[in-house]
Amino acid sequence: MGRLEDPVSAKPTILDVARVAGVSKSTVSLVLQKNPIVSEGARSRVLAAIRQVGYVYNRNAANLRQSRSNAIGIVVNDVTNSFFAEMAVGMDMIVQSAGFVQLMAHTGESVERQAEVLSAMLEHGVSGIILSPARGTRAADLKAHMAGPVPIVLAVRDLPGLRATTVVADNRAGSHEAARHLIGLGHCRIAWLGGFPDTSVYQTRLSGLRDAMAEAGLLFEEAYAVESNASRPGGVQAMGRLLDMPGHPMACMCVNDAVAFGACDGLRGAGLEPGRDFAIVGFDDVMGARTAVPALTTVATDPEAVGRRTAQILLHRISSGDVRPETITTPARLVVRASCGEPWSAGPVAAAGAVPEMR
Amino acid sequence: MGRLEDPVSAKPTILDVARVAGVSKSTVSLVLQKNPIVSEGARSRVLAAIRQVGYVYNRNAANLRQSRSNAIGIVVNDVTNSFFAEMAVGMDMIVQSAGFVQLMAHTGESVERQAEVLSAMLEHGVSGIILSPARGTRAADLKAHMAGPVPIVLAVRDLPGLRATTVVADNRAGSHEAARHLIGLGHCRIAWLGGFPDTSVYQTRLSGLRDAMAEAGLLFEEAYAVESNASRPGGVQAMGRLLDMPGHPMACMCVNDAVAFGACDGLRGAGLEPGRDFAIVGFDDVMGARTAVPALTTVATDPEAVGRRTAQILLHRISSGDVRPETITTPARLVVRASCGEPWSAGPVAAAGAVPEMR
DNA sequence: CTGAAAGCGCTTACAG
DNA sequence: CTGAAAGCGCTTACAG
Repeated sequence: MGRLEDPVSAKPTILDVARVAGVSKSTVSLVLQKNPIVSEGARSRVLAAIRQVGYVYNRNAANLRQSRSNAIGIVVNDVTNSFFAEMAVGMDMIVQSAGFVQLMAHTGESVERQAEVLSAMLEHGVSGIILSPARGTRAADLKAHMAGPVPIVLAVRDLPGLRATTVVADNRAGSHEAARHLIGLGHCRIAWLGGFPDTSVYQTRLSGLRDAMAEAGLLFEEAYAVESNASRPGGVQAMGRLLDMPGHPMACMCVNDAVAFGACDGLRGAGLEPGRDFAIVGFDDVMGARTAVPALTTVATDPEAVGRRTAQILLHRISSGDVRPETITTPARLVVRASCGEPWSAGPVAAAGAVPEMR
Repeated sequence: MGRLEDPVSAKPTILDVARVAGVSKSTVSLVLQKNPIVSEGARSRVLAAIRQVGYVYNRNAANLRQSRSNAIGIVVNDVTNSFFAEMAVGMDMIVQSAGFVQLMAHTGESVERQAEVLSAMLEHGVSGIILSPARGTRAADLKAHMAGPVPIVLAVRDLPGLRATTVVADNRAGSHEAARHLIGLGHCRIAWLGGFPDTSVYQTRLSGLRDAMAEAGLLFEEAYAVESNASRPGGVQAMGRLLDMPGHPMACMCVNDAVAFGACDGLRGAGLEPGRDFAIVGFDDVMGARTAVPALTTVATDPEAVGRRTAQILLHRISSGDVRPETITTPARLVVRASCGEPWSAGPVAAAGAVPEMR
């Protein structure tokens, strides 16, 4: 049978519309731009013609002519991670309401893929880019792009050594608040689980705990800072090592929620119920613990809020031309889902071999 | 201080590159397209000039001239849902390796937003679109777009009445397999929880259960098909109603994983442990139960695989010009995470007032 | 291999 | 309000 030569296969342009409507192509263009200068009669004829010929606006041509773009690029390290997915949704809200379209791409935590994606977006002429950097991104990887004419704002992860505008969560304040919460419940010894001291999250979050304890006249014992991979298995392992220490604390803070997950697993493996027998605090940023572990008390950064804030900042840079690097902080709030005070309570705790806390 | 007049503010074009390299702009264009016809000397001078002036390729201009596009649109109903996020990642893999760039957008389950996003993508001249429809999308909402020249493939959700190519999970087969699994564990009565009979998922999935029971010489009792909203609260409610029925089954299948979540909640509320006291099967498609309820046995459709398959099909349509609507099925496999046989076991089951099963 | 020229689909002054 | 004309940054035959 073969396909017949299709006379309509060439996409209609404003010229076709103009012909059908019986006006000039300037008029069509004016109508498309909703310019009120066009007479109502001409306008409706054009609109009818557009429908009739099945015209679809070629925004790339328009952008080329106007040498501007209505697109903003969002480069996310991992859409699969609900924190970043929700953040992207927040960005979308703002970007959309500002009349831009969002081009979203994801790097899967690959630095090479990130470079490709960034170039692609730049070649496509986006007006600005929000980048949530892939793990392992070095300042040098981004330097060239940061120097270019299109504004790039970093979200969530900061890159030491890069002069860039970055929106990060207020990790120290969140951690501090969580620690005060635990102290308020009566815990005078609190452990720290997971992560490694050479990362900025570890330092910042642990410092919140340290400071809060110091302010309350308590001592943070370094022995109870248990390092591990910042993963769920890491959390299991760290909790195991903590529980092996005689007279260990019955409260801990975890470097992130993956570790908190694992710590809960480890706790249950030892016959303890998190949030009842042992106070445990996580940070909502890796696994979306929000929905998954209802009993877990967490320091939460609202991902949508981060997204909205970041997008606002990018839009501002685009319109103002401002390029001074700046670090912006979004609030982290404590979400208490299980209280676990009375750390001296007997019962399962005692059964697990823990020494009651001293007040 | 004010910003100084920036002499380099105008983005460099191939003309600037040509000037610096001392060649014609045709040559620059040839180099950019990696055309081997250019002499090595000219090529390296051009490459150097590109770096020197900070040239970035304007792909929109190129696309306009060539009247083709290197972009593919992915419209997702909810990136926040890990199933769809992973699906998008699968799509990205294929799209990328085929040399396209992916423009991803999300509709947040809003039909109006979906219409806007689709139009935007079409205006941006994408070569094809993959659409995972927003809940409540009617065939009529998409009819106009489907008739257009750019191929659109639907993913995951099919729209009855729309002549479109759709990639869906093999719900019936998955459901059938799950039912056989429960039967193999010794259950001769199985309940059905959640959803409403006027949806195609409900019908397809329930039919898998019905058929499997019939094949095993068992009777599916309609009284144990408990309708409810396909949500977590709906699941709680449906499970509650089931448990209120005297002599109810100790196994059920749930219309989706949100309901399965709720059913677990309901079970625990009644002092029963899902996967130990009561066999429960969900479908991995709404809430990403994969990670969240480790004890839940599910019928899983690999979201990445769906994404890859869908993208392949779209790419094929783009290159072949084929437009015949077609329904493609991707396999669903049973993921057993908790076995719960011996449905006549006493203990907590009896305590909850359930009558032991008869074999 | 290079240069001059036309054209992709739009917008934008500028006369009428 | 409309038409003719130039130009956005590229590609593409087509002579040289």
